[in-house]
Amino acid sequence: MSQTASIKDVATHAQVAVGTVSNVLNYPDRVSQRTKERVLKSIAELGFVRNDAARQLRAGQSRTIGLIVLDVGNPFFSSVARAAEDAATALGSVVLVGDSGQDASREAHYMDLFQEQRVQGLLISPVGNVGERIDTLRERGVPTVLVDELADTDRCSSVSVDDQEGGYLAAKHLLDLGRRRLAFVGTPSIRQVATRLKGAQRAVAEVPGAGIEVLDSAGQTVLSGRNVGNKLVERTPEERPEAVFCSNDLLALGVMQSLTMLRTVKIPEDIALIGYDDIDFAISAVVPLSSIRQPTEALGRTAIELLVEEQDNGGTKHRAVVFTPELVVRQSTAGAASQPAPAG
Amino acid sequence: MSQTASIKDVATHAQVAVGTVSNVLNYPDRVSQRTKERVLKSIAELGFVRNDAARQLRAGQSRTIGLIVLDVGNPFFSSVARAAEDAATALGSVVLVGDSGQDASREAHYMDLFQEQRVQGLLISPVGNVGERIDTLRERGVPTVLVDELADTDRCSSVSVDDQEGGYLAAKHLLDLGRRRLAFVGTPSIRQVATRLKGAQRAVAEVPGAGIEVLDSAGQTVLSGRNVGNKLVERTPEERPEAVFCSNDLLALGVMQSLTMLRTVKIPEDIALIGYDDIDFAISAVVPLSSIRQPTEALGRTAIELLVEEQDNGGTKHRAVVFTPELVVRQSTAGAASQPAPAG
DNA sequence: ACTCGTCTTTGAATCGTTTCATTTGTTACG
DNA sequence: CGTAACAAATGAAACGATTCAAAGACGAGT
Repeated sequence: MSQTASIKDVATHAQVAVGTVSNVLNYPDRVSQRTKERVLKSIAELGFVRNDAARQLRAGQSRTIGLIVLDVGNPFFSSVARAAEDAATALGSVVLVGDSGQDASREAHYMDLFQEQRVQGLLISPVGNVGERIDTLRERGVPTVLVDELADTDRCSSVSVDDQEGGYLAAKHLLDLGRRRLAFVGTPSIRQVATRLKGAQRAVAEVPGAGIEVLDSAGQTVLSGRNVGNKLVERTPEERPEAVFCSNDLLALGVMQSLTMLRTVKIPEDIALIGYDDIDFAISAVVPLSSIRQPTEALGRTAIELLVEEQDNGGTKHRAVVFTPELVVRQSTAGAASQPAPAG
Repeated sequence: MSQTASIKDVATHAQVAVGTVSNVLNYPDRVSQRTKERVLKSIAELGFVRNDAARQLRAGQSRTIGLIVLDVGNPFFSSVARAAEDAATALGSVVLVGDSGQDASREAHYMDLFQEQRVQGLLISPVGNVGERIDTLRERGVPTVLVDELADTDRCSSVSVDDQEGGYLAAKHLLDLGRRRLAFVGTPSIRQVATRLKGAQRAVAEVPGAGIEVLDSAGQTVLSGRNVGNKLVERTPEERPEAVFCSNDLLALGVMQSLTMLRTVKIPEDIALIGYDDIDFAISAVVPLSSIRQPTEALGRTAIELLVEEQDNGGTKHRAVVFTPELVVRQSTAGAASQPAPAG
């Protein structure tokens, strides 16, 4: 009992052939009631547990789906991941989550790993240039779905949210408040961030006299936000922007922390602040944070659906599903059209 | 090129035996330079990727460690998980994360799954009664480490934080502020929560005239907290507690949302509020939240270390590592000894 | 030329399943 | 009684890697 029993042990114990035990597990209808009972009893007595490695080896494919996200600590991704897991569980599959931490080499590491595991499919929020890699996987029958990134539909499917629209919504909202000197905080080296910035710039271009300054945060965390916030605090009031748009809520919360630390800057009166993602914590912030909401559950669920679609059509057809983000106004940009004295 | 190449294909292509290819991969020193080069070239040309299932089957064990947490969306667990992953990666292993959602059947599901995968070891924050299950795993050579739960060291190892001490610290702090009518918000059906409550009650018992009311939150999320908070708001000021201790920060943030929604209740003047876990968002709250900090990175890292220890000693010796939590005072309990009029 | 030792390479056996062509058993019908 | 039809059970082959005893190659020493 110290070692794990194999199907062969079960067969011996129940006095049947190994094939019969396998049938009991996989095609119970093919086995007579009596034999089935005897086999099940033996399984219970020996504490037999299927060896998934052997099963996979024979099947040539696993029941595993790989998911690579940029940061599991980010509620946006953990929410997407959870939705994907739930959808996968319903299909009898498991999701393996890898955290690339926005590092191309870690991303590659997880791709290697998943390929060795012969995953059914791959969901990925890419960092590096994974196009060729995806081509190889497709050729080998492993479909890929890009998550939170628009795909070239010649190559693979994708679920994403219209980032340019989100950026536009955010900036437009700030401009509608009467603010003209905006700042964008984020890391434009990340495509989503760059696209949000582009949307914001489009909104700014529509309003004469408006401008947007880009502050690279070198990271997407609360800490990075705090650093940027500290720099803003050091500026003279005239040099400070009238409104700040952060590329995600973590950054915005960090900026908020710095700005509210010294009581000199008031949100939203002096600086209006808006984030992105609308994570659960946004509403609990010092000043409840306005944000751009993304449908995370739908993203995760749809990603799995697209994967199934690809499996069904043999990876020949690809689809890009794009969701629309939504503006959520809270106190950090409330106080209708309160306009500080223009300076400069 | 459409199908994945096997080691046999590589052998044929490089005109060597399969054993040689295997040696190139696993014992490069045993192979001559010339052959090695030829084999590596074939591997590259065919795009060969090891089949992990076959490898595991032969090895009898995987390079996977299972981790079952109560809620991945909870920053406490996602932080522990990340630390565990990092430690595992350093050992060349992978961590498979399962989210039980505090549901015993989902927990059992993941245990089944992990057993089928023949994981190297199991890290688990148990919900249901998993004692026997752990015994079985141990007999089969799969070590288990309880995470955030004290283990019977006859059975397995554990990493945990002294919850009773944490509860004591929190309540003591509230009492030191002069508050006497305390409330505890949480789900005492969860052991950690019950233990924290016990610690709080111990602190209360030390102070004559002090009392603590228990409010079951039926959940550990921001939403559950908001529900409890709404009930508190409905009470007359005299009926409200003078201080609230929540069994985690998410609950506390929810309670805070409800209490601050109507401007009638002030934190900390009317109600002092303290949470548990000290998640990153605690500091960004409407009123920066006091909390009890737990060393999450140390928990995750140590869990893996204990697993390795068990593997080395063949699962014969077990150790229970207990960390000490730390009080973090912020504005939600600041305002030294401000005491509202005693009522009742 | 022969033996010994070292370094390389070989290829069959093995891991635990699933699959499937075959065999065995049972019932029904002419 | 023979046999067709069907149900149930069998067991060898295959999946793709690793392992290891054995064979082969080669040079040095006698």
